[in-house]
Amino acid sequence: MKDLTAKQRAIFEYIRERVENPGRFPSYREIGRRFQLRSVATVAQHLKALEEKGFLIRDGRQLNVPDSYREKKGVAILGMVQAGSPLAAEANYDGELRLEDLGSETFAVKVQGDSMIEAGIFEDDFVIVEPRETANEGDMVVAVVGEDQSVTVKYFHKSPKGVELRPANEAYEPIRVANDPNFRLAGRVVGVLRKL
Amino acid sequence: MKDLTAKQRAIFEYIRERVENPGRFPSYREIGRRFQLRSVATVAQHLKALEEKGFLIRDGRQLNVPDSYREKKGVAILGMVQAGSPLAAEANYDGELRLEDLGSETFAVKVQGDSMIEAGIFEDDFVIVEPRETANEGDMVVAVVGEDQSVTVKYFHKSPKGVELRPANEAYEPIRVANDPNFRLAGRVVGVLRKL
DNA sequence: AAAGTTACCGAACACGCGTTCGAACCGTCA
DNA sequence: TGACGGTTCGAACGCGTGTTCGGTAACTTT
Repeated sequence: MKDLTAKQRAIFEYIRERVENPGRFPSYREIGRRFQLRSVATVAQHLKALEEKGFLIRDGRQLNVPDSYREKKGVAILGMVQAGSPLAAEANYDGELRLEDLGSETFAVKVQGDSMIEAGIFEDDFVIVEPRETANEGDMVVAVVGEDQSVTVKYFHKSPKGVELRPANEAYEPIRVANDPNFRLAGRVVGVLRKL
Repeated sequence: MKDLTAKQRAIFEYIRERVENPGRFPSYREIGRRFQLRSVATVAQHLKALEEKGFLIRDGRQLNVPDSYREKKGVAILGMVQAGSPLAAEANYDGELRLEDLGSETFAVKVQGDSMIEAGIFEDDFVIVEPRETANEGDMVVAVVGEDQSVTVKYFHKSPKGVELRPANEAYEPIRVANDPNFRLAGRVVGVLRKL
C-alpha cells in the first residue's frame, strides 16, 4: 500500500471498512459527508485517483475493493517453523482456513464410539463429509449399513467378495456389505475437527 | 412458512436468493422484470403483503429478510445416531460448524512432528489457537521456548519447580521452563482440524 | 348482490445516485 | 515564471430508486 497521499489513504481505509461492514460500497455523498467535502466532484476525483493507482477496480459500473486489499476472514494459518516466532510477523502468513471453501452440500457428523481411534478420530470429534455415492480404495467414508440404517465412519476397501468397511481399531471386525440391501455410501470424509 | 400465496412465495424465494447472493436486496424494478410485471406498483403491493405477513422486515428505510428465514451458512452438523439415517432428514440438524464463531484473533498452526500423537494430533494437522498469555493446569497450549524461539504444542502443567510442558508421546521428555527467559505462551489450543 | 382479496396496470413524484464541466487555490518541480 | 498535481467548490445532467394514486379485472367469501 504505497503511493497514496494522506487524504487518499484515509478515504481508502474508510471505504475498505464500509465494504466489509455493512457490505456495500459507500455512496459518493456518504464519503463526502464523512470527510466534510461539500462537493461530490471532490469525492469523484479521489476515487478516480484510487482507481488509477489500482486500489479500486471497476466491475462494470460498480467500484470495488480488490481482493488483495480486502480484510482476511476465517482463521490465519501460521507456518510452524523451527526457528523464529511465527506469531509476531505476518511474514509467516501461510494461507487461511475456511469452511466456506467446502462445497455447500458438505456436512459434518459427530462421531460416536472409538472404531476409528487408530486414525486419530475420537468420540465427539466431527468428521466433515463431502456427499458421494462412490469411493476409491482406502478412502475414509461415512456409510449407512444394516437393517437399522445405522451410520458409521470406516475405511472403504473393495475385495472380490464385495465392499469391506474396515475400522481403525483392532478391537473391531471389518464389516462386509456384500449382500446388504441397506448399504449406502453417504460420502467421503474430507476433514476432521475436534473442539477442545 | 405459511399463509403465502403462490405468487408471494415465488417472489419471496427470489428475494431470499438475491439477498444471499450477491448480497443485496433487489430493486422493485428488478423484481418486476423477473416476474414480467410491468408496474412497480404491483411489486410494491407484493412486498407490502410480505412485510405484513412478517416475511420481510424494515430496518429504517431498508427492507430485509429476517434472520429466521435466512439460509444457513457453514457446515451443518448432523447428529450421529445409532438407528435411522441422519442424512435424509433435516430433523437431525444439530447446529452448525463455523470458524467465524471464533474470535478474530484466533489463528491456526500447522503441526510438525509427533509429540502430541497420543492426544490424536498428528503431523500436518492444524491446531486452532486462541491467543492467551496464561493457561490453566492441563490445558493444551502453544508455547515459544528456548534460545531459538521455537514453537511447540504441549500440555501445560504447573509444578513447584515452575512450568512444565508435557508432550503426549512417551518417546519425548517434558520440557521444564523454570529459567527460560524466552518462554512465552502463544495461546490455548481450542480445536484441531485435519484435512484429508 | 355486495364486500373483500389477490393481482395487475400506467403515470407521476421527489430523492439519491454517479458523472461531468468549469473554476479556483496552493504547493512543488523544472 | 510557468507547468503540474492535489484538493476543493458549485451546478447541472440523466438515470434508477421507492412511494403513492387511481383504476381494472377475476375470484372467493359473506
